[in-house]
Amino acid sequence: MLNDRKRKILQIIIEDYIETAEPVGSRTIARKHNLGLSPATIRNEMSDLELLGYLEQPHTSAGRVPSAQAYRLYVDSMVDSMKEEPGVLTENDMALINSWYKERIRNMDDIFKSTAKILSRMTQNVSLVLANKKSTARFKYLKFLPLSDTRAIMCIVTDDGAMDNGLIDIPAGMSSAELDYLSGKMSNLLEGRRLTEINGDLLQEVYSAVSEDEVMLASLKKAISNIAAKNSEQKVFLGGAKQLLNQPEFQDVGRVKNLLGILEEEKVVKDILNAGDDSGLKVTIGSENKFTGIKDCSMVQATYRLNGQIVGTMAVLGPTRMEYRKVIAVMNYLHKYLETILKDPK
Amino acid sequence: MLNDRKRKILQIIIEDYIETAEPVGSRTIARKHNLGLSPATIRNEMSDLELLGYLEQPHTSAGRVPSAQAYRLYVDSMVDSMKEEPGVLTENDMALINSWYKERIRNMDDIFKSTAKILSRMTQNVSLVLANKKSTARFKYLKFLPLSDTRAIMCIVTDDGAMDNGLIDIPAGMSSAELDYLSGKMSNLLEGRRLTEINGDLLQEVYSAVSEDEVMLASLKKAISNIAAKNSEQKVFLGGAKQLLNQPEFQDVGRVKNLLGILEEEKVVKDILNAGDDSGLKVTIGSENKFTGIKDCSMVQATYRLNGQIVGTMAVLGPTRMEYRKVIAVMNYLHKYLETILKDPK
DNA sequence: TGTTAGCACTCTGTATGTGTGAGTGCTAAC
DNA sequence: GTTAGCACTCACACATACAGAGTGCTAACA
Repeated sequence: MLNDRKRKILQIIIEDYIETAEPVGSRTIARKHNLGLSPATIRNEMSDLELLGYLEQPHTSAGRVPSAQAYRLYVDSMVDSMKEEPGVLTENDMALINSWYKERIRNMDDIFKSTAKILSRMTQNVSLVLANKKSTARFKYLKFLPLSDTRAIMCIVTDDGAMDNGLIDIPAGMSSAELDYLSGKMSNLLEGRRLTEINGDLLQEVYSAVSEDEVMLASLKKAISNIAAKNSEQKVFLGGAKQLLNQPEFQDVGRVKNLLGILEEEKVVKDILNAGDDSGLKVTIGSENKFTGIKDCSMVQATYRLNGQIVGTMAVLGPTRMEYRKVIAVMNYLHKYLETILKDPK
Repeated sequence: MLNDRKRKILQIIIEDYIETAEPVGSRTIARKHNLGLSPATIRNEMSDLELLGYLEQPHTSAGRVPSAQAYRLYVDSMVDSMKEEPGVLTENDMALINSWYKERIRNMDDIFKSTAKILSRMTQNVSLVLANKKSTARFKYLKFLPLSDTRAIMCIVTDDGAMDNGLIDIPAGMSSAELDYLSGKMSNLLEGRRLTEINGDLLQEVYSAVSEDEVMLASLKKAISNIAAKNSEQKVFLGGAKQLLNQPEFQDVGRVKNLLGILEEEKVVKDILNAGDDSGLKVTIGSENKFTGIKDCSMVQATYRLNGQIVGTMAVLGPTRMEYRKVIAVMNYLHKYLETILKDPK
């Protein structure tokens, strides 16, 4: 519905505004870009674009600023074409990312932490990374490791090779052999269950088949529910709140406070990240955001998976005047990179 | 060296300035406080106080502002008298703190997290909490839990009842009994050692007494060094960066950026917190801080211990114009409260 | 000798006015 | 359909004026 010339002019305005954060005027466009058009003509086109809802005027005699609708068009026309190309990422950028990861990966947490840092550094915006915990893991077996006369450590091994443990009370005088017998029996009865299934009732049932000690049962229940809770917990990693302050739209302290308040509430951040559906890359612009407090921001979000299962979500949050091109390029690259790493964490 | 009247006037100026963040003038003092003195007299005293280094003038015709030296005097005379009293904490405050902790303690991390949150909420400043890991724990025994034909989980139990684990490769076809034999032998040889002592060489020595498989040895080394690293790692919890923006001294975005930059660098925060000696409550005012970037801030810091050993450090960081009285009261209270909780984490 | 009233002086913050520059919309000519 | 010209608008920068709060100094007072 937009002819080529309008489209071209709109793109110039968007990119100019993204770069300078200043309203763009017709003269500026004519001067900077060799369109073969006079400012007056451009003015007419801009007037049309404003009527169509793509441009806004802060006040009568300022240049014009892209509307959310304009960004939407801009992003949509870009995302598809960028699916397979590295986009604007330079070799240098990619090398930087690679080495960054290489240096500091010791465990999963490090991966997420590094991702948050890289994202914010490369995009000059706030980054949010949500790590899901594998709540679908299945119980494999458990083992008691004696600690003292009345205490032992319960180790639970799941089928994904992970391990959790908790402290439990045992009847005084119980021998190591007895503990092994107990754990063997219980393991048999629980094998294959999801951790989340193993609630108090099931545990009671299984336990009463092998022992009667109430104290031990109670501590078992507590330890396992703790482990289950820990396993279904999501963890949030943030990066680059500082970068925000470099953006002209956040020179206003009130706005910074607002956003910082949101970022500090872990629960809110989780809600925001969980709200994104899980279909590849998603860009939410301005008031498209459902959460009050970030309605004047844009967010680019991607979900990464391992064997079809969602492992986490990463997002970049910043002003609507965001370098979408760069952000999307970085996200695409990280997305691929992460799914490779996660598949084989060496 | 200061007579009572000077001392009194200085205190009034400090507290007034802490409350209003505005330079305090002689008239204001005379009006607000019934000292029985005219502004002129107060002016004379203030002039003296300035000469003595306790007051500063932003410019000729402004009121006066306390110097770092003044805060020093103020804090010193306060800390001692507050050791045993609840200070300015209301019953309400204390009840709030208690319930806050009660609600969300599941593990150690939660304790630290809550502490950071409470500190920042109650003091309206940034809070930093450093959690030490027990690096002095001694090895008790280890155990291998088979996972697959070629992999097992190594569990290490230490004398403080904690447990760590890591994934290791085992020779294909090794039986469970063989693994038990191996772990029993190694446990005997390593018992009583500090985790940090168990380096590659020692491990090689111990291991070669029981087996020859190189692959397993390599993965053992790696797993144990990972565990040792994790155990000596310190963890940082922050809270209330948002609160800073409520302080008039942080209306300047540049200053916020500066501080935020520091807080985002985990390493720097660790350095700052580790620098504090371990003697109870410590207040560092302005340029007393050795770290560039917080030289215009004050910090109140306390170290908490369990059985004589340092478990962590908590601190409140804010402008030199800080509500020392309140901050110190909160810290004192939390300090006592935490040491109780830590002793018996129920 | 310590305290105070009076006064001139200084400096900041706010309000007000003016000029400049960038931008627009409209009209008329090409 | 495009463009030159022109009047108009508005934000911003700058200067000037002014009120308010505070100071230091001096001289008078108890």
